[in-house]
Amino acid sequence: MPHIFKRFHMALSDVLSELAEEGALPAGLDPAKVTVEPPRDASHGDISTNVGMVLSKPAGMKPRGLATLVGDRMRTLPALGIVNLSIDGPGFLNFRLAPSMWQGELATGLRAGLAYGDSHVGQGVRVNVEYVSANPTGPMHVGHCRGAVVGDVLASLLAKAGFDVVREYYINDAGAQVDVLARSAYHRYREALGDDMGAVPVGLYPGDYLVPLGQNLAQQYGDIWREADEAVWLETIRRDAIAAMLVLIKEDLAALGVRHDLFSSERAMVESGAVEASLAALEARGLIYVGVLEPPKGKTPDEWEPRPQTLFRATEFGDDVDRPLKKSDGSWTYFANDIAYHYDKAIGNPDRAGANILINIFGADHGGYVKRMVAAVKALTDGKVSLDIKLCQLVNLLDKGVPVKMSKRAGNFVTLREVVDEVGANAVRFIMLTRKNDVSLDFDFAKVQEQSKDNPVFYVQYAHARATSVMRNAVDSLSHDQLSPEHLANSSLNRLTDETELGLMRTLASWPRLVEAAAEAHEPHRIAFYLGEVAAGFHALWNKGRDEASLRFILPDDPDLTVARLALVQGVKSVIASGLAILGVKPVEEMR
RNA sequence: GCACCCGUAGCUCAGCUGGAUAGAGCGCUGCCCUCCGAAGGCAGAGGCCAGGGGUUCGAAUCCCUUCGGGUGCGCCA
Repeated sequence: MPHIFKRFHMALSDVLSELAEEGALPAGLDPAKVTVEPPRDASHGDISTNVGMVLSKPAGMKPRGLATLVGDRMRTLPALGIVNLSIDGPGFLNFRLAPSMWQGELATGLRAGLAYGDSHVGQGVRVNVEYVSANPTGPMHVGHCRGAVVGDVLASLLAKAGFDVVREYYINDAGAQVDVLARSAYHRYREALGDDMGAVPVGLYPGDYLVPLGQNLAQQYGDIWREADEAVWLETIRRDAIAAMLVLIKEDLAALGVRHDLFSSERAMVESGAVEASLAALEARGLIYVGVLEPPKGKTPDEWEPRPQTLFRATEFGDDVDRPLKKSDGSWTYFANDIAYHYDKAIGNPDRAGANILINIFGADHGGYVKRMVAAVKALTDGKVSLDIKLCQLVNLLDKGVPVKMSKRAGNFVTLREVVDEVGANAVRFIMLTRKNDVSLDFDFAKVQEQSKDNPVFYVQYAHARATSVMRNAVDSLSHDQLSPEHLANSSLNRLTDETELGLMRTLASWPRLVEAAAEAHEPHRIAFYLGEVAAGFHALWNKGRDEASLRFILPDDPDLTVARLALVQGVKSVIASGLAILGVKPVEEMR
């Protein structure tokens, strides 16, 4: 069954067509723009709709008149449980619902368990989410952390909303940096052979993580390359080095709990001829030409000189300038390869299902790249496939409020692994979603491990632990069977009438709606914020029970009400667990 | 010079794709443990949503513009 707000929206649509058939309203009123949502201020009721304002013009009626007409008809539908309605402000139609509606929704949630909030809004829509895509030149560092979590959680969120999701990692194994990797590995290989190589030359990767690779190469190939020219060993060592780096990266991802369905290789794609194929598609649309670009104003590069280039007409699709596809040596630019890659993901590869929506998670330093890529996808798919690029801002590492010093030159940059080992994947994942992706966020080692409400991870986990604790205590007086979700769902939920209880039930009931909205907006952080709200509501109810004994969960002289209260506690526990599941965070049973 | 992101309480940030009297945490002030976990909760003070124009029934949200911060700007990926 659809969630409560959707049921109201459907009923509202039906009422509109009914009234149109009766001639009370013109035909063809579009309910799509009408919102049905909880009002910000609870004093306005339980459910609010702007139907009066949005449709007043096409209906040829005043907002309040239209709202009254629609509201009176909806009130006659018993399934909606409307006990009162009012027309407020400029024409809001506000409904007050019978408590049984919220109690019923709680029962629905209990029966669904972790599946509560699952939705079909994404049914039949294929989404490709590309995230991490760190260069395969070494282990991951903290900078990769945020994008990895945001992408992973967004993918889970979309899956919960019913989208058909592919999680993808793009291996940048075709550029100059993997040649540098190969040379760096060769240096370690010679060291492993016992040759005195001196310090790692500037320009190569100095990290110790290449030492074991050098030893493996020495062991596997012996000294066959000791005196050999680079051309002889480059390809083999590069291949082996990339494979070794991917092993490191996959270990790091696993430690963070991030997974991908697909690792696709840039090199393999290029070698398959995909670049030529995608550019042919652009060529066929007349979108490629040879021309000369203007130098950027105010910041002319030193070596700038006018030069004819092969260009893509990105300006026809909203970009600021047309973009080059070929380097001066004749090879493809990164952009050309990326065009091919996106074409591949969307419609150009018969071996893929083809995505309707492409999502990329990038660092904010790639902001300048967004317009041209969106333009390319629009051009290649004739606007049928959308590309949404989420840019993640920096994470500031702190310890007790003091910035953690990092210097890549000194080699003491912080790895992803160090952070995960220090505070745990659960805390890292949660904190990464406590900000919208496009604002920078502070990550304080001390704070994320603190056991206080300063720490949002703790605050939510504590609520879950408290709920678990109540259920544990209840076992003393009740059987496990009495505490089963089905039994709880069938309990006397109509006895849950305190305003704090009803408020918490309303919050829980908005979970399915929140999942859909967050998924459609591609905003996973909303899950974390919502869980904070649920936790706050539960903590408040808990403390109210300290002040008023009649509101305590376990009441020895009223087993009937006790079971109903436990149903609410279980509902809280279940929704928190359901939300944490999307975040990939393990709910804790007790704090230690 | 141009593009993109950000600017909301003293601080850190939400604000449900345009809704009603703009919210939360920290900090500040004052309360709540004989009681299911006080590792919590309640109440109060605190705002020209950076400034200015516009769009409409209605703007923190959309458009233009100014200011401030960040990121980027042909052969790096």
